[in-house]
Amino acid sequence: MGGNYRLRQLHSSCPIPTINFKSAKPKISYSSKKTSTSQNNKKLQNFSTTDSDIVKWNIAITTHMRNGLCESALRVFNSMSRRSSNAFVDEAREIFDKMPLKNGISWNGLLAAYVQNGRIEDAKRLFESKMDWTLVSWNCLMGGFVRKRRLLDARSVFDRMPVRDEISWNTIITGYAQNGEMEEARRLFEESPIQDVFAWTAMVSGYVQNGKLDEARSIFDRMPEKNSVSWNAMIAGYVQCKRMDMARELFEEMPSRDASSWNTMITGYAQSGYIAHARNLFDNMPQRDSISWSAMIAGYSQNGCSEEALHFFVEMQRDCERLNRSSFTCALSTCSSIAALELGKQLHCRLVKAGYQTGCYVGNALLAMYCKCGSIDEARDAFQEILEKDVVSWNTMIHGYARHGFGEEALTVFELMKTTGIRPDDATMVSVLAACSHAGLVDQGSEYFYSMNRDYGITAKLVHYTCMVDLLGRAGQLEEAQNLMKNMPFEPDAATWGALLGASRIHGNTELGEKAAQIIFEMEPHNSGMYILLSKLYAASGRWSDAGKMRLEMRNKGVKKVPGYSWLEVQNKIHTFKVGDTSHPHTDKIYTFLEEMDLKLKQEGYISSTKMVFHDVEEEEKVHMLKYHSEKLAVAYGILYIPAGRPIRVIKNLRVCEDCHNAIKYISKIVGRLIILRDNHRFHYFEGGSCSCRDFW
DNA sequence: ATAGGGTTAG
Repeated sequence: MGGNYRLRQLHSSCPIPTINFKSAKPKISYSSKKTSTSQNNKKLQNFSTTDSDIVKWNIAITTHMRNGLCESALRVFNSMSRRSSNAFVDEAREIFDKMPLKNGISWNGLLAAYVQNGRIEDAKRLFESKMDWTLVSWNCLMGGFVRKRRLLDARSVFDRMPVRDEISWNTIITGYAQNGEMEEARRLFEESPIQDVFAWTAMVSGYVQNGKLDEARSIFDRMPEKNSVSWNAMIAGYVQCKRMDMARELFEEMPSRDASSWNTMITGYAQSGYIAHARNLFDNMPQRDSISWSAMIAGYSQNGCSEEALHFFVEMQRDCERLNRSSFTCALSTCSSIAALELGKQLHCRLVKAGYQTGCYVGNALLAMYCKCGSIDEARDAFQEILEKDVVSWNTMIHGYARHGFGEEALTVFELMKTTGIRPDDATMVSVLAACSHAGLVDQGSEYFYSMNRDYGITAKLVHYTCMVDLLGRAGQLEEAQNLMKNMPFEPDAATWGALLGASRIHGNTELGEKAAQIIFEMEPHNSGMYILLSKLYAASGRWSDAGKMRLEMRNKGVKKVPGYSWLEVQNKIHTFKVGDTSHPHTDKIYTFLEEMDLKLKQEGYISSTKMVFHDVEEEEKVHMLKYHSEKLAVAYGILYIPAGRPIRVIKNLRVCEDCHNAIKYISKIVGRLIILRDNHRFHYFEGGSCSCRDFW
C-alpha cells in the first residue's frame, strides 16, 4: 500500500507520458500536464541507470521512443526490468506490453523481475505464453520455484529443459538440499557432469541445514579449491550447533576471511550468550557492513541488553551505515521486549519514511510490537500494511487478538487466512484454540482441534491438548477437561495442570485446584506462576490467609519470579476492559497485580488494603482503586509517592533508587493510568509516558 | 540464472 501511495505521489508530481504505438512514428500523449520535448531531452541527460526513480526510467524510454530511437528505448527497458522492485514490476509489464520491439533480454528481464519479487505465478504465466526461451530463462524460472520451495514444479522444469548447464544442475541440487532431501541432492550431485565450487558448497550447506554436521564436514574436507563461501558455510554449521570452539578453529584456519566470516562468528557468539566475544570481534573486524550492525543489535536484544541494542541502532547511523530493514526489525523487536510503545511509534514513523513498513519481516516486527504493547488497533493497521503476509504475520495477528481478549476477531482473521492459501501451522492452531477459549466457543474450538489434522496435516501436540483443557475448563466443563487429560497421548506437563488449576480458580473448585497445584509443585518446585495461581485460587474463595501462606512459602523456598513478569505487566488500555469479565486477560493481570500488592503490603506490615471487588464497579471507581493500590505499593517500596487525590497519570520523572533494585529492578514506563513494572535493570530513569530513549533521536 | 553471513511470532 505504501509503495502504491508513493507511486501515486510521484505520478501527481511528474506525469507519466503514455505512448500510442499504433501510428508509425510514436506519438506521445500526456496524462495531465504537458511536458515539452526539450524538457524531456534535458531530463534524459541527467538520467543514470543507477537511478531508482521509475518516473525517470519511463521518461527515458518514452523520450527515446519519441525521438524514434526504438533501440535505445529497448536498452533502457531491458535495464529497467532487470532491476524492478516489486512496486514497479507492473509498471515494467505495462511498458513491456506496449513495446513494439522486444528481444530475448527483454523477455528474460521481465521474467527475472517477477521471480526476484516472488511473483512466481506471474513468472509461470509469462513463461507459458511463449515457446523459445533461452537457457537463462529456464534456469531463472526453476530458481524461482526453488526459492518458493516448490520442488515438484522446479523438478518438472528441470526435466523439461531442452539443454542444461552447470547452473541448471546446481539449482536443482540446491532445491533438494535446502528441503531436507539430501539423498536426492546427492544423487543429482553425483550424476551432474560438472561439479564446480557452487555444487560442492551447496552440498555442504545442505548437510549443515539438515543438522548433519559430520556429512557436511566430510564433503568439506574432500572438496577441491574451496573459496571463502565454502568455509563460511562450514563455520555456520558449527555455529548452528553452538560449537563455537570448532567454529573458531576454522575461522582462524581459513586463508582469507571476508565480512560474512566475521558476521557468522559474531552471530554465533551472540546467540550462544557470549555477547562480549561478539562485541570484541565486531570492534576488531577490518570492515563492518550493515549486517554486522544488525547482528550486534539482534545480539544485544536477544541477550536482554535492550539499551545497548538501541544504542547500536543509533550508532549505526553515526557510522554512516544506512539503516536497513534488518536493523529496523531488530530495533522493533527490542521495543517489543521492553514494551516501549512510544519508542516503537517513533521507529514506525521512521520506517514509513524509509518505505519499509510493507516488508514482511519489518511488518511482522512492527505488528508484534503493537500487539505486545496492547495497541490492537495500530497492530491491525500494521498487519494490513504488510504486502506479502506470511504465516508469521497471520499467527501474530491472531495471537494478538486472542491474547487481548478479542476471540471473535481472532477467529475472523483465521477464517480470512484460510482463503489466502497460507497454510496454518501448529502455532496458528494454538492461538486459534486460545481465541475460542477466550470467546467461550467450546464447540467451535473442539471442531478446530479435531479437524486440524484432516485439514492441514497438523498433528496435535501436547500444547494443543493443553489448550483444549483450558477451553473446556474455562467453560466450566471440569470433568471433560480431566477426562481429556487422562486419555490424551501425552503425559500432562505443568502447563496442562496449570490450565486445570486456572479453570478451577475461575469456577471456585478449590479441591481440584489444590490437587493440580500439588502435582505442579512436584513437577516444578520452582515454578513461580503456580504459586501465584494457587494463591489466586485461595483468594478467589476468600481464603486470604492461605493465599498469603502461598506467597510466603514461595518466598521461603527462594522461588524467583519469572523474569519479565515481575509484579505487573499490564497494557495501556484499561478503559477497554469489561469490568467483571474474568476471561479478559487484562482483568486477570489486574487481579494478579492487586492481589500481589495486597499480600506484599500485609507481609511488610503495612495496613491491609481493602478487599478487592472488581465486579460491577464503575470505571471511575476502578481507577480510584488502582490508584489507591498503586499508592500503597509506592509507599511499601519507597519508590514513588503519589499525593492523595492526584490521578496516577501525572507521575513523572521517576527514579529508581539502589535499594529497590532487589525488589523491582526498575520502573520502565508509565502508560495512561497504569504502571508497568519490569524486571530489568537496564534503564535507570524514565519520564512519564515516554522512555529515556527519546533523547537518542 | 546457482553456493555462505543478519532480521519477524509463541
